Amino acid sequence: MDMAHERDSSSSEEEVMAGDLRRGPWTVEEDILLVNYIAAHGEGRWNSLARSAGLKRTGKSCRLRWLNYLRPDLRRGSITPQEQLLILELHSRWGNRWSKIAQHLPGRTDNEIKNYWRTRVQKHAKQLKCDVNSQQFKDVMRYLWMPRLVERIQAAEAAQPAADTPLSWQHDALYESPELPVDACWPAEYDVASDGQLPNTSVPEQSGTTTMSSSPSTDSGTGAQPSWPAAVDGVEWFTTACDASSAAAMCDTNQLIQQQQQQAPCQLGEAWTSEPLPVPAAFPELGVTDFEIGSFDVDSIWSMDDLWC
DNA sequence: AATTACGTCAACCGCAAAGGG
DNA sequence: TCCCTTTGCGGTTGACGTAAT
Repeated sequence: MDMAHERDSSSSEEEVMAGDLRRGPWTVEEDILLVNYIAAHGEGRWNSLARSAGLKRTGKSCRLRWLNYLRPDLRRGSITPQEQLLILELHSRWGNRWSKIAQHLPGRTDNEIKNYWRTRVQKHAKQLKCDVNSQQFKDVMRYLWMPRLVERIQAAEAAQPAADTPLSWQHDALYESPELPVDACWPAEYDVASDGQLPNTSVPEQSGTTTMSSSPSTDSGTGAQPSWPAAVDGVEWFTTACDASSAAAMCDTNQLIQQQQQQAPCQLGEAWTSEPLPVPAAFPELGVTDFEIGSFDVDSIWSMDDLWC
């Protein structure tokens, strides 16, 4: 791919033309065109949509922009511990089936989950000098990270009872509740005017610069909590660490955690308790036998520094 | 203050499946 | 059945921001 090259070649006007089609970062004007068109006509038939909306983009590009960035029901901010737990579990179950995994994380896109996996999880596998698909790494996840996530979730719930904010909160923020912190849910340039119209603001061209709250600092600080999907059917790690029969009928993360607590240790592994963790035999090879339950960074359960250093 | 290294994520690509004529 | 278009998916890239030196 050659985005940089294309951008460089068009730097004078920040427009990248491939034939008659634009490529590269979306401008605010394009976003507004797309949002308004979809609001009026709905989505689908992306190629004709792109033409009808007056966008010099491929249908593919429009679809991607809508699904990964403009869709009003997107959840913004960094991945919560609950979501991390689900991602780990579902990935262990389905592998790189990002879209399938995303279906169980409301408001999250496959792209986002994929990025998360690659930037966080794979990084730590690399640090451990093991393959992300290796049994060693899976053991680390199962016996160290997942239990820590559960603890974090429990601690958070104990400290602050969950407010079951509907997933439409971003939608509300965009279309109905301008008083909400915009950076927590929507790029500021899309702030809704009093007349309900999306403003035609002039902001930096590159979507990267218009990008909202992707930084960890804006994260879960919004206080919004996802409502979890009704059915996450089955829990894979039980099947590998424990008896497969105990994995049935898992419904959501909270149920998941509750079941963790209720299971007999021999079934779930003592890892799920707050007692000292039984470190699998493979861990000494990884140099993690001295693992201690330390404090995790609020925004990065995956900070291996917290674990090993 | 300048430079380098690193992390994040939006956007691209190619491929395959699905749908329709 | 074939062909073309559309849609969806997973992998990859590179711009950009920030931390480290």
